[in-house]
Amino acid sequence: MENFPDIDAFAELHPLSAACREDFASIIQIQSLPKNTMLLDFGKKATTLFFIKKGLARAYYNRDGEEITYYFAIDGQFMCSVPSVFDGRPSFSAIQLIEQSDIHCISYQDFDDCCARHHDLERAARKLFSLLLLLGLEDIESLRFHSAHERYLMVEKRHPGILNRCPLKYIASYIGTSQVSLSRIRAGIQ
Amino acid sequence: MENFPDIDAFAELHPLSAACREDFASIIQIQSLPKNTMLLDFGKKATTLFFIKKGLARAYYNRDGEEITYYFAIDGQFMCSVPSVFDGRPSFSAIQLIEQSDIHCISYQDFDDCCARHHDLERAARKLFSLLLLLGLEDIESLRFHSAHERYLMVEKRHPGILNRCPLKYIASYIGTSQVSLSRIRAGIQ
DNA sequence: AAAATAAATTAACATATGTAAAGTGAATAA
DNA sequence: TTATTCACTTTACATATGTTAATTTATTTT
Repeated sequence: MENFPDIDAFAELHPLSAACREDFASIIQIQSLPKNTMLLDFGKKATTLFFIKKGLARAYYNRDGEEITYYFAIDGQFMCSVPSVFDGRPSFSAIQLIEQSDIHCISYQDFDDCCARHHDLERAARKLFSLLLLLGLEDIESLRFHSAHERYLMVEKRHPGILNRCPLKYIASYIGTSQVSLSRIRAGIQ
Repeated sequence: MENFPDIDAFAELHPLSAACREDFASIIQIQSLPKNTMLLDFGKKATTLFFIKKGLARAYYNRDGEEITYYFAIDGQFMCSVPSVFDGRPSFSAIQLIEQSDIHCISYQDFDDCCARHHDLERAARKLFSLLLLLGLEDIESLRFHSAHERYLMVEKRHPGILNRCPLKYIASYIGTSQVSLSRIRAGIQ
């Protein structure tokens, strides 16, 4: 889920030919966007894979009028609305930049087409999705295994620097607790 | 994660050539195994993808001496230790049959090789893993979104028939609560 | 069928966590 | 700079959930 492979990282999963690299590079769009930019709104169909090259973004949804942040991408990590991109459903979540960010955007359609043209990229992509699955399951595991307190301590490891760059209320919902409980957790640490 | 594509279901994700289907069919092993059979033990490296054609299996791990069931596969669903198969790590979880089952086994190595020989299978597999990722994320979402009560009601939908075929203590840990709380939940429903 | 084991429920109690509200501090906008 | 908004913490209270233990029910085993 994180450390989204740029071309080189893709190539680490499976070697890519020069032709494939060139083709792949041509479908990447680079953008620099200000704080609070919405990369995806609720209900829209997501069509784009984002790579937060430098910056911070969150994905969140609404539960009874309350925002639940369920995913962060920081400095080099990957971000997309998986259910929407891969299943064509309207997105139940929104994606927002928490700070000014430099991002790489890839149309999923372009990516899919590129995979069809290059078996080596298809293979790297399959391995990538195995990896994303793995990381996704670690998230589940984390929710089951660990207390809110433990997860708080883990956030910084998985997203280095985030605690100083992100409102704690986002962190609170991310680790599955209330902002009040998070304050209690933090008070107990010092 | 569930409804593991047999060959036909793979083909639904992307058309497969006759040669590919034949090749794929040759790597599937069919077995009939008794209740309580361990498909995978703790600490072993998992090398096999399982498809529970008819029957019931669970994956579980140990937390402070307590068994936590985190995954079920019933009648036609897929089962494997993702972190171990895709990352080569010793498995932190074990897989056990809850009842006598007919299962299809595929060596991941064979599968990987078969993908290398057939771009169409590779493509279907990539789409499969996108789908598994999707379902995995729904699991996360379910843990965040829903109360133990709601998740109890959902188990039967996702795993039709399971409540009459599986000890409730497994269900309790699966939905992230204690057996006592599950009893209270059930008592409150009638 | 009887005995033994395992599973499920119930009760009693302690505790963690959520909610609501008030207060403090920091950041942003006018 | 001042005013306004937002972020964070703290308190008080209610409640849901876990733990332990006792009891009932179901399932295996001999």
